[in-house]
Amino acid sequence: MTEKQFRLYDSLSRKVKPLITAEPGHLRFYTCGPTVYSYAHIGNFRSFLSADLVVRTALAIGWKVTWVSNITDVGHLTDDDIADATGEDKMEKALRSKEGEQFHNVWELAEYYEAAYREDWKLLNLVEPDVRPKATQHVREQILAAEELIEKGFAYETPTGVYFSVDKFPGYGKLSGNTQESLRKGVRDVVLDENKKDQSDFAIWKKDDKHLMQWFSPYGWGFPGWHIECSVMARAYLGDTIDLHSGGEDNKFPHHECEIAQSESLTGKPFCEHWSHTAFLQVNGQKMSKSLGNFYYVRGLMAKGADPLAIRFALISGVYRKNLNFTDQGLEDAKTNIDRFRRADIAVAEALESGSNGADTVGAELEDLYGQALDAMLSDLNTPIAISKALEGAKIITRETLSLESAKSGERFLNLVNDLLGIVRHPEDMVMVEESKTSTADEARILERIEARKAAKVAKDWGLADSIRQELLNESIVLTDNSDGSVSWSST
RNA sequence: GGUGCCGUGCCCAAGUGGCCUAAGGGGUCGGUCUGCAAAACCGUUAUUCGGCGGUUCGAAUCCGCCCGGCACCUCCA
Repeated sequence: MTEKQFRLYDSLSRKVKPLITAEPGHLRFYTCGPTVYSYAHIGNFRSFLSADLVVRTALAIGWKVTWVSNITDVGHLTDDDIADATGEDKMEKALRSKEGEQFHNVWELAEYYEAAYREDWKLLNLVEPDVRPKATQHVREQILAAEELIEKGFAYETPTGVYFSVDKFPGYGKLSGNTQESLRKGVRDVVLDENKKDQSDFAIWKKDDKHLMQWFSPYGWGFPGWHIECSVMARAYLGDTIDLHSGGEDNKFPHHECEIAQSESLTGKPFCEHWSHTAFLQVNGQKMSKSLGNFYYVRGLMAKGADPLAIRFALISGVYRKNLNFTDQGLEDAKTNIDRFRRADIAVAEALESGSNGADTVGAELEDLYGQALDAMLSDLNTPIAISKALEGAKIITRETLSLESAKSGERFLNLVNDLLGIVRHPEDMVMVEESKTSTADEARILERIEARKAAKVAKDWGLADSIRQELLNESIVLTDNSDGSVSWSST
């Protein structure tokens, strides 16, 4: 087997280049996870989905993947806290909000939203990471890192905390382009902290004995800075130098810039060889923002009847490096496509049961299409191309009357496509065990009506047949006459 | 004010110097099938890529200006 190259845009060198792993065939990958102070919205999931697709693509070419995706369960601050820590803590703020009333404390709140996040993760059919470390489980290492950075002269203590001295790290700004010079040029209201040596210095530890989550450190009571958590966790699970690090485009600066500065100062080695950032999702042409109140959540969309796989499909239907516009129409389009895969899946299952003898008429073509889909993914995750190839394959499967041999090829194709893109079916069939809103009594009545309509059809009483169909339609029950004369129904 | 990204048919969205007289999906319209529907299948739908100039034998793709949208600029994926 020839070695496949996985080409991926690298935000650091600003070009598409092969993803190189330190250990051949083993990708060590870190993804910045959410702060669990609220439900993760579909914008969050868009960036997690990019990471998921990287993992799936790597697995598809036979790589081993060690994937770490953290959970930020320390609140940090909502506002600029440079001066005096008046910025509110996100978790504390959430606790005081209306939704927060149900929780006794921040820990409970974090636990609740973490569980919700994991549920949504599964619903959208993302691959499970190997490790999901939590910031609060690694506070000790974060304190040790702070001490070591002070010892090595990269950080210093002030009355308000421990700060990283940006001037000590010449490469600061290489990822985001926000070098010291360009930062100084930008005129912006910045709260001044006269204790800091440079206004660009960032917090590794915040002193605060009023904080709802606090730990004791050599600097007294307080809590760790946001950036140090990822530096520490990446190192703990993946080593000093990792192959790939991903996150949303907003993470690039300051978060990832600061991670690089801290980690490389700590180890003296390159922190990460390849950086990947996902562009923001827009909703109905607008930015998702609190002020516009247009946040979409997985559970909210599902409550309105959305199929989670369709949500997934809609979120990966554009290339990850460009803004994608999420609309209701887009979700409907996605649903139509997901149904195509489902039908192909069913056609294959049926043909595997009762397929006729005969040659495999689709195998070669399907194999070719899968190859093209995989190539598209290997080419900087070109999901639109990959999806179009997958759809072509599904079309071929549904079009033909499948022989047993063809069905086997179809099954192989759909399995491969599902492994690569996750849009054919859920692994555990957890999908909608259709909480049948219809009771068995209802069901008996519906079946009785269907029989009545059949009788009317035999009698060629089309008026009666149609009125029965309409009657059921009024109850949101759709009848479908199949080509073999049977009738199926579904409630919408 | 600084930095970066983007603008493709009715909608979503690939393509980033010649294989583009521009993928794929949705929708539309026409057809096959079916009592009629639905589904499925076949065909149709951009001489054109925000505007204006320029470079080139050749541009949606490169350059300039303009218009429009987005992101980051110290803790929002």
